Amino acid sequence: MGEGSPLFQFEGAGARMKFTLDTGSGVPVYRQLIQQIENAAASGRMKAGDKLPTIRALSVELKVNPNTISKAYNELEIRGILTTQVGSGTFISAQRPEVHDDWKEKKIQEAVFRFLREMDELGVDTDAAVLALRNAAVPNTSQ
Amino acid sequence: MGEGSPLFQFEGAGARMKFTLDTGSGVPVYRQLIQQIENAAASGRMKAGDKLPTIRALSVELKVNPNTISKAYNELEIRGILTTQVGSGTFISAQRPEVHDDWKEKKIQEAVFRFLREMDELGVDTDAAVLALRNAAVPNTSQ
Amino acid sequence: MGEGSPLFQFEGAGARMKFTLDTGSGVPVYRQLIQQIENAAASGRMKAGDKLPTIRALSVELKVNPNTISKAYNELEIRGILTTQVGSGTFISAQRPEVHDDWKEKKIQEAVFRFLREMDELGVDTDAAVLALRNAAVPNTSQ
Amino acid sequence: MGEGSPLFQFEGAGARMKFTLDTGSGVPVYRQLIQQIENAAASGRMKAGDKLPTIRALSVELKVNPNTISKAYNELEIRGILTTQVGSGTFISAQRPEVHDDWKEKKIQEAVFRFLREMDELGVDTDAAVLALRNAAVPNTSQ
DNA sequence: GTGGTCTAGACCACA
DNA sequence: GTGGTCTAGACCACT
Repeated sequence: MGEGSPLFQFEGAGARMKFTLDTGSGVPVYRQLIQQIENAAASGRMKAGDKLPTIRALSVELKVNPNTISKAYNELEIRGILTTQVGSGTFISAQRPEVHDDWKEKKIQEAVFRFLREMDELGVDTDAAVLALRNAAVPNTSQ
Repeated sequence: MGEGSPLFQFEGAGARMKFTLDTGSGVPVYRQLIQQIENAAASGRMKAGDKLPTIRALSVELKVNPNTISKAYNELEIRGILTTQVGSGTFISAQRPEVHDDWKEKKIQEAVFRFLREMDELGVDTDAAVLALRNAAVPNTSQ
Repeated sequence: MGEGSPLFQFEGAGARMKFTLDTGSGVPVYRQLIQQIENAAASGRMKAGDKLPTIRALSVELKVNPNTISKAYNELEIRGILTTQVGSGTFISAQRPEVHDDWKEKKIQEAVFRFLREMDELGVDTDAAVLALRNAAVPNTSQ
Repeated sequence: MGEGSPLFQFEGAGARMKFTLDTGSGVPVYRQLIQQIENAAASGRMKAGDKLPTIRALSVELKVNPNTISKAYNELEIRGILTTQVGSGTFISAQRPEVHDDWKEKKIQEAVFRFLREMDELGVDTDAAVLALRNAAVPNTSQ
């Protein structure tokens, strides 16, 4: 494992949320969900009051057990990132604004560090890594 | 990821192998070891015949149970990447040469894809990501 | 072998899998399990999708630690012979069909060679070996 | 392992003793040696007073550590099968004759049973097994 | 002192 | 209740 790592990608039921599960990476599904929702909230892509997909809908789309989705939503509710309103759904909470930028910055640094380490392990220097990044990014960002 | 991710870093006992464990990422320790050894073999940093740290030595350095190291070495042996000689140690196998470059390229693509996805989730565009990369990389590459 | 070799025999929990452990032969338990599951898959007795006994059930039946069963299942998964779905069990993988017959033939040849060598060491010629085989086999084949 | 099982075969230094090591079977080398010498003694191929290869000679031929050979010889001496005469070598002991036949018979039965079980696991019936035996045996026994 | 096998037992992810 | 990860620790095979 860690080899084949099939990447499944689905559009969420909500307007803006998109989930990508990396099975076989060893990272539990519920943590991937938490991370992606946290990131969406931190980046401002999901704003306070935005509605998340229902557990049932997400469960069907991602082919994941409903309990797993539920566990992620619960955890995020405990952390104050989501709010559940029985009967109407699950929403992004009003966020303490100061948290945002530091947190986002920290997460970016972590990701950058992980990526550089991996490139280093593979013997790829920064210039080559940047080149690979730009090549891979062009088709998606079209800028 | 995103929990608190303390990053511990140690120098391996061998001449060339360096291990970095990211506890709290949810990725099992033995998988992190597998990935790093695979990468070292793919990059050519570790060559056929090179000796890996002994299980016990690594276990002490990384503060991890010997069985965990053993599990990683074992899986790599089953995959044909390592060879063990009881009583003398564990070594990089003679690799099928064709595998080398394709494998490395594949691993680079996977890492790039993961990184871009993560940046995208955080609302960071490619230019900003490249900037962050260059900034973080300066201390290592500026020479 | 030849130490005292108590032979314990148990019926597996699944419909088709039967395990026989030869303690005291010096062959590690987990390897015996691997061999028997491989043979069952090679012979077609276990087919793609068939469920194996749960780790805990086998562990109780064979009076062996669950980790030992797990180790066998795990190695077979790495080799692509088994597939595990956490929460539901362990199954025979969809096999590459080409492998089937060659593999079975190879395993038969190996077993025949080992047996002949052993008989030769004991000074038993082929005719006597065949006779012993037929005598021992009667209770099973005479119908 | 248990897959590739390379079978190395060597002629022993003595007149009659022939050793075959099956590395990768999981059976310790010293036990394979013990078994083969026991079998040779039981079958009458080696008789009381016959000389065994020196530890050093065997060690070179089988590419095995001298301590491993030594361990096998020691064990056999403890069991009364070998006798060491310092300065002149290691020899087959005078055997208690009654032991021979029962023991040989028991070992044959064990080997037959193991073989039949393995054939059964592979879905090979007795007739097919006998056929495979005869085919494999013809070139060697020429009878 | 090297790796290998096995046990016992705790805690986690998932259905 | 399913398998997965990890620890602690015993004993063995082999150099």
